Amino acid sequence: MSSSRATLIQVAERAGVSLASTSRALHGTGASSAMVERVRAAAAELGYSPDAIGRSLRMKRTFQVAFAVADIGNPVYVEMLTAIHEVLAPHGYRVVVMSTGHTVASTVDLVRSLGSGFVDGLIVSPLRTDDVLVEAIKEAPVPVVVIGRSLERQGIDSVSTDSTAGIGQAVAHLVEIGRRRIGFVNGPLDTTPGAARQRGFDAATSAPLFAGDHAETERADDFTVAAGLDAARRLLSRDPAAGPFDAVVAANDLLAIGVIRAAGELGLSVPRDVAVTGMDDTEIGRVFQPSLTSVSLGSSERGRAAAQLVLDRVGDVVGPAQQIAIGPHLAVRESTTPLVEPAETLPASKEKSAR
Amino acid sequence: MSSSRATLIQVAERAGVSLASTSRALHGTGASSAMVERVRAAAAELGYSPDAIGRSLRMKRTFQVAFAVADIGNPVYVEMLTAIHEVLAPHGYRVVVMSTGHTVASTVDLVRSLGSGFVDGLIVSPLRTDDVLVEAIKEAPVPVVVIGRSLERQGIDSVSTDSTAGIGQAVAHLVEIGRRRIGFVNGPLDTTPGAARQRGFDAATSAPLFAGDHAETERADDFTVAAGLDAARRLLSRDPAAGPFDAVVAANDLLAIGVIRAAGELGLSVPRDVAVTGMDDTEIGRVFQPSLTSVSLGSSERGRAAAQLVLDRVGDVVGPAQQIAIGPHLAVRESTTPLVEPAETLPASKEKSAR
DNA sequence: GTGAAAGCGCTAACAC
DNA sequence: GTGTTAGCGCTTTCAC
Repeated sequence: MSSSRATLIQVAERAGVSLASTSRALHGTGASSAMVERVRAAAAELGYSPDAIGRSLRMKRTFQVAFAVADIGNPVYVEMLTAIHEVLAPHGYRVVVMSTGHTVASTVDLVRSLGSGFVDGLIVSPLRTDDVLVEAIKEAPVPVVVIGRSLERQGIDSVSTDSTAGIGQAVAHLVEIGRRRIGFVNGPLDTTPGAARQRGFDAATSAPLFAGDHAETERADDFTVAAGLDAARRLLSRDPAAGPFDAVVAANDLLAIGVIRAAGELGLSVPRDVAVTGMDDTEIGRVFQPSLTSVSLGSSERGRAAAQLVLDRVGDVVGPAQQIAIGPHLAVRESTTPLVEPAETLPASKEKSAR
Repeated sequence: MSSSRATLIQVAERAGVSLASTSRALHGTGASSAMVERVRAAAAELGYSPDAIGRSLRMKRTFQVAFAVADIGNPVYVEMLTAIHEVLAPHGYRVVVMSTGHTVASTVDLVRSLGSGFVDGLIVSPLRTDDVLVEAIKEAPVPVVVIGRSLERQGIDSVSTDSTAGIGQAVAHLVEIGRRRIGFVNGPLDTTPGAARQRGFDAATSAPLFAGDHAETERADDFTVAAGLDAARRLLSRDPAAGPFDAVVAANDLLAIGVIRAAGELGLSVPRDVAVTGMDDTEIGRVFQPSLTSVSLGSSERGRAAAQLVLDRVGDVVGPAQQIAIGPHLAVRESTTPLVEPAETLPASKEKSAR
């Protein structure tokens, strides 16, 4: 940390030219090459670097975009953040990480704080939404892109996925491999994803294809491993009349890992006794043992799409609200797949890693 | 997204008072309560919210701090980011996420870019360091706190941990539980952590206590699960004359998970045949099966300390370079601990979750 | 306690 | 092609 920085005025003086010429020369717009030469030299000698704040004030652009979620520690949001950063950084945009808090009210506050003009746009993935939040987003002084629910009809740019259908894919896969008594470990129902996934499970298990089979739901307090463990303990010890569960659909990968741990505690083998599916297709699920069959919701893709959308909007692309849908797709792995060589007998507590 | 925002001037006009009084009233400094009342009302009517950029230009403070690492997807850095955000946000500071890139040169560029004055301080955790970078940090126009190597002697604020000693703790633990042929899966040696951890392993395995026992190193290309898997395959198939490895120390948790998967492939049971230790004590290691014995380097604590340090410095706390050391400590879990009830025989491919 | 005015660093009219 | 100047929104002397 050292001496104060040189300003454009000082560069101008040093080069013996006007302030305007200095600015132009540095931007390569309408300046003679002699001028450019001269100014560049002066700037270099002074170690000049343009002040972002002065520039922002004048241009009314901060070259910053905020990304806000409730819990930046969640692997899904980390993937989004990474993708967003990768898209935005090459365009000269910085990414500011913010927290929505866990309530709609705190998210509304966050959106309203955009009034301070510290960013040119916001990408937000709220766990809970209501009319007040929708209104606040529409009133926001900078472009806002929502990752989650489709809000196109409300006139809000959004990047969505169909997690309802995603849960359907998981159930279909389990039915296909012959599972008939399926449990569902969901997160809080008052969240957007919780509600959507419940609809997906209810729809899939009341479809004709599923007729006569058994389905039950247990709700976890949160979308975490610990909450999943607790919920799965409750679910798996229910032991319904139809017979023990032979599969569990979890509303995300963290819950699924909790489910697998609970199964282990109860002496159940995954996938033999009980098959388990997750959702989000996170790194942690891919490397887990057994590796997790999971419905990908394209976190990186959604992040990239949202970043591109916000980039268009801050670049003054006008037009009706955009809606980008990323289709869910199932990645089948060990947690639902019988071992490839069933003939081979494994010694106790030995783990087979199919690949 | 809607109409343009109100400015302080407009509030002043509306309240029928001067600009200066308006500013003072809004900050509660030296204004009569009548004035405050009046100005507040006007501000409310106009939905005024102060412009962060104008404020920054005048105050020469952005209320932003940058956090830069090579890979924001790494769980360790996510933990640091979370902790940093938690400390800084209540003080009104925003966190800007940046990338150091993978080379020292790109990190130097990043540090030099601070010249643009878009943040009041930087917290950086570089994988590689050299004299040029140290010099750039010392020349930086804003306070910089380094998480990683101790750079106190170079006059740079830093938050460090002793991963060399940490590896020593892992080796000591393995020796204590009777392991004698220990492999080490390290990451790249030209990184600061890679070098430190290698020193730790070499020191621990050449200590008198270890005399006569066997130690070998295999190097992974990166600190990731995939690289750990590759390296562990090579290591475990070496089969040294002294006999097969009965333990593997991994330089971080991700590598350790790769090691456990490799062990599984080779039909080795963890911890029975081979005990495995990780480092960083990440969530992913804690929930893995078997849960991972790991050397905690206090990621959250280091993040918090760095944030506090940068907060002091931007608050004009002067004084000699600070050096905060966070001691490593071992968390023993299933990957090195024999099952609690060795008498109980488990059926094949059944997993026991001790707790 | 209040008002007038300067100026933070920069870009973009606007004149020449 | 270059120079002069205004002004982005704010805080803070400085006079009263």
